[in-house]
Amino acid sequence: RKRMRSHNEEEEEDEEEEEEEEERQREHPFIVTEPGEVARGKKNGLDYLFHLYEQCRDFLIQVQSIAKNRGQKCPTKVTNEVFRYAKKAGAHYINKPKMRHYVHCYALHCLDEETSNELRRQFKERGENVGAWRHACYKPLVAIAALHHHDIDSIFNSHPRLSIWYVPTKLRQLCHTHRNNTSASTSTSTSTSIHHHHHRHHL
Amino acid sequence: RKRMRSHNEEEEEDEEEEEEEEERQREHPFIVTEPGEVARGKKNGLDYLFHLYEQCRDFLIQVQSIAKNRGQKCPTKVTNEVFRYAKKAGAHYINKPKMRHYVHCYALHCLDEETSNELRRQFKERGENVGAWRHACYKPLVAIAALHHHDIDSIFNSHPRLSIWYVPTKLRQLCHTHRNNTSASTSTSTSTSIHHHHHRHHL
DNA sequence: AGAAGGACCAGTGGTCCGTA
DNA sequence: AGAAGGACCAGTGGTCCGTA
Repeated sequence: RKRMRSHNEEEEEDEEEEEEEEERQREHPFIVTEPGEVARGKKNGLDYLFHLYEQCRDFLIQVQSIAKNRGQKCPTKVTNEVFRYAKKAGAHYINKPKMRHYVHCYALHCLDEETSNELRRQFKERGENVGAWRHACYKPLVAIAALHHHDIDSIFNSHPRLSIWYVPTKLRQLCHTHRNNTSASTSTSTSTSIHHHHHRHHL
Repeated sequence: RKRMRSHNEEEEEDEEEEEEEEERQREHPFIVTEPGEVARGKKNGLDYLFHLYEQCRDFLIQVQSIAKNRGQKCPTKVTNEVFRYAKKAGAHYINKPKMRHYVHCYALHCLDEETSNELRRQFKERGENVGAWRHACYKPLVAIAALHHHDIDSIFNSHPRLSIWYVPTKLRQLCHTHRNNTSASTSTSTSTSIHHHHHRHHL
């Protein structure tokens, strides 16, 4: 990556993204914020994080309408092409690794905003870092999936704002493992494990 | 590719595919046959061609159920993985270039079997080769698409047996070109090119 | 230490073109 | 000549790991 033009301090407390900047700063890291709370200092809050997902959706919609007008293949998901389009449109703060990293957090926000908000408040109060909050988002999602036959794909696909995002590998694995662990104590159970019995353990 | 073990004639008029064959013959070329007609000689008929698409569908369904049981991503289309699976399952006569080549012919068969059958009879009668028949399949498909706002994607996606196949590039282009040529003489016309004009058409 | 994101990589969709 | 299909290639989904 390009060298930074200096070390850290040429951009004192006022964070305006300079439109013509040629050596671009990394985005400020996220911190756990309550709903409606704006992060102070060189930090970004979680409302801003979720806003990025809405922006990606807008970019996807633009890419789709361009494709349709040209009679080309029309993406249904946020693809590399969409990330490229976002960058070209000036949204340099959007990138694929970041968006993929927090997809499941956004999913919880979409599917159960009450639970999501409560989790944010708890983790903020405890002073947890973003990584801990992010990790904690998996559990309520697995619980939601369990109510829908552990079918996380259909949950994503049924939600208009979520359906444009790929289901994260780890979330899918967690739902699957939970299904297998649960099925042992269920009457309809063991038929699922007779044949292809691949536990992908983790966590 | 591997050398053939001899030139052509070690497999006289009786075509049984040898299960253990190590040097595999190419499939016999297709000829234009009427519905129900079996090709004679070292040829394959069009009912057989369409049957290959049904076989691919069966392989896809198997791949899907394996993926679901393992909690993995579940393909909705006939992907490379499905072709690999088909080969592993012994269906060496199925390959991607061939299936992609004739997708639109199969599409016409699915969407308007009467028209498809009539076209086959005509081209057989005229003694046309497979390439000519294949080419002729585009036109009725474009006409069908025109009845559905030229949205060939939604036509494919609405049909249970067709939805697993990617829309061929050339068919999509033809539908798009036809839309543009047609819109000039339509009253609602030019608005389609003004801005982002999201037609979400569908059957 | 915790976190953002450039950049890599295995396997994809797409189809060309050497082969028969 | 007409046609079947191995094999290639640009751009994908996925995420690691050198960076700050």
